[in-house]
Amino acid sequence: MTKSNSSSENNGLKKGPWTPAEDQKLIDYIQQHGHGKWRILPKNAGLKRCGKSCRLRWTNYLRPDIKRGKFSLEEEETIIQLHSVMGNKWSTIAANLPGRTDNEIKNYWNTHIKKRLFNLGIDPMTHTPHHEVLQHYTIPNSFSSPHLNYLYSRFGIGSSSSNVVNNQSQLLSLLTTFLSFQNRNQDIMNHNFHQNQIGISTSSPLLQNQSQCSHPMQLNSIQNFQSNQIQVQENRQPCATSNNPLHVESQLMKIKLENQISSIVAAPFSHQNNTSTPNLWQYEGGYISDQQQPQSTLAMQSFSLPKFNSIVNNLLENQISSSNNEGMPNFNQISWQRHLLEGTDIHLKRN
DNA sequence: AAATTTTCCAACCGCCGCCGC
DNA sequence: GGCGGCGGCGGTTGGAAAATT
Repeated sequence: MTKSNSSSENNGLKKGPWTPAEDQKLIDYIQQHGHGKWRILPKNAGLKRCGKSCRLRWTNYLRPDIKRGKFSLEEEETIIQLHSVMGNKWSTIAANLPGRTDNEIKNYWNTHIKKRLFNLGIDPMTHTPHHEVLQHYTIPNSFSSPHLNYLYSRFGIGSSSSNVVNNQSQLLSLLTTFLSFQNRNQDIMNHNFHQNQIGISTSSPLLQNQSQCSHPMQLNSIQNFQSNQIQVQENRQPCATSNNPLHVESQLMKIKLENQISSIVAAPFSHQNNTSTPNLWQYEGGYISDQQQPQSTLAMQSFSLPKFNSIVNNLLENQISSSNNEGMPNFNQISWQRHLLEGTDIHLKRN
């Protein structure tokens, strides 16, 4: 699990894996003296290592406050959210995950999250759906208002009596919530849900009788999702792709991308001194504090301004490429004007 | 059970920015 | 301002462990 042979040396300095004895020397020294200057530490501690190697060993492995074990769903969600804002700034992301090191997060991203997002049709770098994924999904006529109502109800926005996304804030919220939701579904991708749990299948009463948009399952689903406490029942069963709730939800996402948007409202990330133009924007609750500490990983929907704009633009482009249904607005004809009001909200409105 | 392939992650490397001289 | 030392960061490696054939 090391890069170099344990016996390899360079200028009399050892490289490769650390032995328990070396670890103990380093721990003992730092506990007694602190690390001070890493350059001189190995000599003082009686270690034949370079200072850099000592520092890495301490910060990535021996530090007493390091949390070991599997990443929780909340931690994973935080990583994805923060990565969508700041990219590969592992140390900054690590600062938001107590007990986790940048190296650990970087490894976890590269070996787990990146792959998972990609398999779910999400570009891990842009955090937006693959172009081909959007192309793949078509809108069957059967997906009409009851399903939209279900979606809106489930995510706790909009009105169940309306099948129109009221504004782009809602749209973005739906999208990011959806992506966030997808991320956690690796272990349930190939399973159906009990009908009283989240998700729907094409055999559910909801889809069989589209007029029953107020089916009780919606309430359960909303509560489960909003509390971020997805509980999969023991008696779940494997299902075909067409019955897979994620497949259905992807269809719904496509639908919502094609609904008319009249405006977007997002609040700026406000610094305590509130003096400079913020470069982070939030909407639908949640924010990143000055200490970059997520207040709520589920509710947090913060984006850098470029990212924020890129999301809006991507959405519009997708709408342009996919909006060929009758009655759908011609998004090519839509121009957008941004009213940036420092310290208040940002409004994007159709002209 | 053995061989092969894939996954995982600790550790290394090079680069960069900061700071003191 | 230039230089060198140092610490920190992100990308990458390579071998152990796990999974698959």
